[in-house]
Amino acid sequence: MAKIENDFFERVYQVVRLIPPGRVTSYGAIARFLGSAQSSRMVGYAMNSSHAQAVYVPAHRVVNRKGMLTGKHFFGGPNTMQELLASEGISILDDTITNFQELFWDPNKELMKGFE
DNA sequence: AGTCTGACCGGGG
DNA sequence: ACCCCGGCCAGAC
Repeated sequence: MAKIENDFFERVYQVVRLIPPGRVTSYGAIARFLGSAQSSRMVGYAMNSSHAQAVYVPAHRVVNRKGMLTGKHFFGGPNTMQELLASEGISILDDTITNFQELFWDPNKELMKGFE
């Protein structure tokens, strides 16, 4: 039987949970960290099922490479995602994170840095 | 079991 | 700098 850690979706969730509040990352960055740089679409698809997870997944901290809140419509309300990010001190303009580059949290850098 | 789709990305026009 | 198109992977019908 497949281990939970081996499931692609579950690995995505684990990475997303590691994103510090007030920081964001992109689907592609997570996909690359998992070894499938070309599976960025799967990361977004995994977020679609993130609501069903027992452990909370801060999916609002994941945006596309442009810093746009492409998945905002998949949250409870039309502006739920933006409000969640705003509550963490992130400023958004026109569904796009203004200082995206500064707040960008790259798992390939942050996690590998502390990796033994 | 085959087909389609998707909260994307990168490159080319 | 903007828009469009192909690719890639796993789940849903």
